[in-house]
Amino acid sequence: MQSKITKILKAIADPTRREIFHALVVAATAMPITQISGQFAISRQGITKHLKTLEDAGLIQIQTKGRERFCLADPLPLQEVNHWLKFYERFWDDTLQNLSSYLDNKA
Amino acid sequence: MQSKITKILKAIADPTRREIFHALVVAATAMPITQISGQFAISRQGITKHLKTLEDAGLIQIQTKGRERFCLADPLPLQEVNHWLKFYERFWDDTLQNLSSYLDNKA
DNA sequence: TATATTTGCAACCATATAGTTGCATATTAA
DNA sequence: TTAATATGCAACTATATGGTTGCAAATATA
Repeated sequence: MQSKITKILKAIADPTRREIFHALVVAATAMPITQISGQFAISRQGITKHLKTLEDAGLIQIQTKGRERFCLADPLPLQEVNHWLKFYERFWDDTLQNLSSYLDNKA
Repeated sequence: MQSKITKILKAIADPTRREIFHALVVAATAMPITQISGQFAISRQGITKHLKTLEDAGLIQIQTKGRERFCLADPLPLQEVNHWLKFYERFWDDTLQNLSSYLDNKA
């Protein structure tokens, strides 16, 4: 099984999925699948697959209501990516300690 | 062609590539391919492919010296991931404005 | 010079991924 | 009740991905 961080990174590595996710975030409300797929050129089933990947990564939540399935964005898991990045931040942020001082602290 | 951000995200979405990259970062020095591959269970050619992906994403630089090819980590492109994340940060950081205020500003 | 080391290239394999279409089913509306 | 809508499931396709092995070429060492 893939790790959580791997699932999240793979989910956002696809440009179409990033678009879907972003659309859901700015919509700021749950949207049924057909409505989402109406905004994209690919088929509904293609969208459904992407939604599944996003759901597995925890980036969206899906709730069934009647015949519809409402998708809601949940950006919280992106915190994990942010945390992963944190270590490397020192390399582009001059205000942070650089690598050599990290290595010094480790020794 | 894939966008820069897509290349970077795909590069770090693979756990083996994250490991290779991290090893090069903490090594803080250029390492020849054979030396890198010695630290992993997969074949040298497998490593070479991963290095190519990392190089295409700009996350490592490779320099030939004699028969050896020295790989050096370059975390700078991760800044792009950081920038992409920035927009969603408000959802996990309470000190930032929330989505509704973003939407208000947009209106 | 002969040998060992480092590497690239090419072919190959299995599986994952991104997409499609067709059809059945459940729910809602006329 | 009949028709329209929203969805899932399954099969299929093409290409990408992560890995392997064998071999040739370039460079360094004995």
